[in-house]
Amino acid sequence: MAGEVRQLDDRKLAVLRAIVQDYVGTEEPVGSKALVERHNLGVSPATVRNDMAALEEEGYIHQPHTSAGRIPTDKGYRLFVDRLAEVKPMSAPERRAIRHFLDGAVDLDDVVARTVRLLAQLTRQVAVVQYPSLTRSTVRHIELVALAPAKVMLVLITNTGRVEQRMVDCPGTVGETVLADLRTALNSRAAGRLLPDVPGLLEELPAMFEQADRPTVSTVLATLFETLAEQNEERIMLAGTANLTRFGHDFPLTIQPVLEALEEQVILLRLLGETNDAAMTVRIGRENAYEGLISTSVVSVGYGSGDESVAKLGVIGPTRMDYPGTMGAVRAVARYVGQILAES
Amino acid sequence: MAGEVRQLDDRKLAVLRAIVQDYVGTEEPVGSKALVERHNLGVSPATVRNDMAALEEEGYIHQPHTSAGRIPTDKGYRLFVDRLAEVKPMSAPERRAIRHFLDGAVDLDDVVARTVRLLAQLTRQVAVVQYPSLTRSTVRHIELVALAPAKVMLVLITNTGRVEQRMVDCPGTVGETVLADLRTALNSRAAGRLLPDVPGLLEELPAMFEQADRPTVSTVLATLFETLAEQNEERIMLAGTANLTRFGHDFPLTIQPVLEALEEQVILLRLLGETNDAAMTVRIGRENAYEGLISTSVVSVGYGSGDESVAKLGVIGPTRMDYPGTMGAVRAVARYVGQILAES
DNA sequence: TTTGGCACTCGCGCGTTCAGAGTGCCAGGA
DNA sequence: TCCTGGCACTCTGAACGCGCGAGTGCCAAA
Repeated sequence: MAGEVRQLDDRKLAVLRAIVQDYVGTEEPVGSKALVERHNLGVSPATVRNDMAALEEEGYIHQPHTSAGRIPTDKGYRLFVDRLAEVKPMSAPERRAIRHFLDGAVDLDDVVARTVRLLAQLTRQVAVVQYPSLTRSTVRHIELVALAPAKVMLVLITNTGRVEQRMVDCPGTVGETVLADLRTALNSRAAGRLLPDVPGLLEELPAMFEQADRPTVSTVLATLFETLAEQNEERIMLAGTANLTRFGHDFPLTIQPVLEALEEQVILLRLLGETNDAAMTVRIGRENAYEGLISTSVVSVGYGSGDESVAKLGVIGPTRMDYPGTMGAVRAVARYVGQILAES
Repeated sequence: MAGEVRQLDDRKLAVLRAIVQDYVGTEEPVGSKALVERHNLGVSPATVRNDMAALEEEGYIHQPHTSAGRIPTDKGYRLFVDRLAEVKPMSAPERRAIRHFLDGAVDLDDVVARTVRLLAQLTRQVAVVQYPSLTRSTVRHIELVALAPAKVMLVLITNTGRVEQRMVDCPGTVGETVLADLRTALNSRAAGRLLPDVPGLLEELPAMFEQADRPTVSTVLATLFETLAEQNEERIMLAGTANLTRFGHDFPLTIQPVLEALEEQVILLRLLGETNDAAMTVRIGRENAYEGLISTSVVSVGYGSGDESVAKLGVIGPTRMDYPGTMGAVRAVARYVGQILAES
């Protein structure tokens, strides 16, 4: 890679940067003359043309047809993001607005809902927020509630405020004392622990109960483990699909597969799953594994209540997007959500 | 109305029915010649033309421009739905598939999620399902969990399987005995009651506790009442937005406002709110209050675990939709969801 | 290495043409 | 009175041709 890039001197990079910026703004192929007019490159159109020819040779830009301007390729955007763009920080008023908007949330659902809407509004694109995953969370409390003689409701509350509940059909009638003992035992061992660690900590629990109660205890534990293991039941919230209509003129062709992809939680989860936890990830065009998203870019990042990231959020937009602005918004929102989660 | 309709003899109604059916199928204005070919009306094109002129005169159909075929108007669809169409029942295999698909659900979230996806698939349109509302539900159980000395989690479980939880910050440390007493008192009075009735039943509860504990009791009750009153926090689930792409060729113009409307939970709730509880409601075109939906129709119906409907579900599609089929699917799905809820 | 000049290439928008579908109307027939 | 076949008319949409202009590549000179 260094070899290729070395061939591009500073001016060629400046030209590429200018092309990306102009194209993102105008949505139209940009020509040499327009370039020198709008950016003071200090050289003539002819010179720019030579540079453009070089850039095209290297595959960073592309012209739809002879006698048309140039358009950045996926590779061009990649170079732009990696070496030419700076994340654009949010302005102070924007930061205040974000903060203020998120502060009003009452529970986890609300936090996620507000976050996703905010992100969609800020970027004017499609926003995706993953619920804090169970894997990295710790147990805050486990509650058992007798609803009927042989029916118990199991409620699991995590430190991120997430609540999971399951019905348990017990093999026989469940005494209130047994339930109380079990509740105490569960909480004393599991509270504060990471969810994936919990099963290991409860292994010898049935042995501590009387023979007659063991089936009940085992059944409850089984349901609990099931709930803990259900990472696949990760939820996602979406907003801003209406922004897809600003995608381009060649409409239905582009929008349909994107809408389809957005409906598939699995695809979205996989998309976010490919995010590096700490660093912001930008996947451009065909870098996205999924077929329907080859003309989109995904900007995503992890967020969390402390140092560790417990879930991810991101934005999906056309490859022709304002990368610095989008990245700035994504980073800022992730940071503030983390703060909110840490406080609650 | 009878006056107007009387002017339309049976053949004219048959012509209207044929026009609606053909137009729904082909998406193209339908002419007199094509009509007699595809439906055996037993008369010549010229006769049909006369009838069409009459129908147009009455405002049931409309021609985009001279020398084009006819298109049904909203009024035409209305007449079709009211008098000419029969709800098309699902076939036995379809019913089995519905049943089977919904049976796999594990909790309320899952039921709703499966329902909405199923409905979107069956109708190939946008489906909307409202979570069982709190208003019509009854209390199954109220649970209080001490998370910290002065922090209590309140969990409300309804007969529809919905779980609401709230944090309560108490004025002082809360004793475990008080909590237990309160829990018992709450459940003995509220269990099985309709949610809106609960506050009235708990009025003199604080008086039954010792002076010192009353602030705590009041605080918990206040939060409970708040939770009960939060009907506005009604949730909705959506699926099938990708089907919007099949709306028409005149794309972005139509799809944008629809997507925007779909993002606004408030609008969707109001839309479903206008549904008659028992009967299926069909709102055609401009009958929908909301501006963005004037070129869509909404088919909705209530569903519930027993006789009473606890929430609503429906489908949003172009006014040019297959009404009999859509209505059949909506009715069938609503019925089966009701059954599932009653069982769990 | 940069620059101005120049010939060349296409896509786009525009006006024109043309065929086909559909209509309204009318006069004749059941 | 109602239906039908015939006929002239209207209008859209596709196809075609044409000219403009933006943009290019190349070359020779600075």
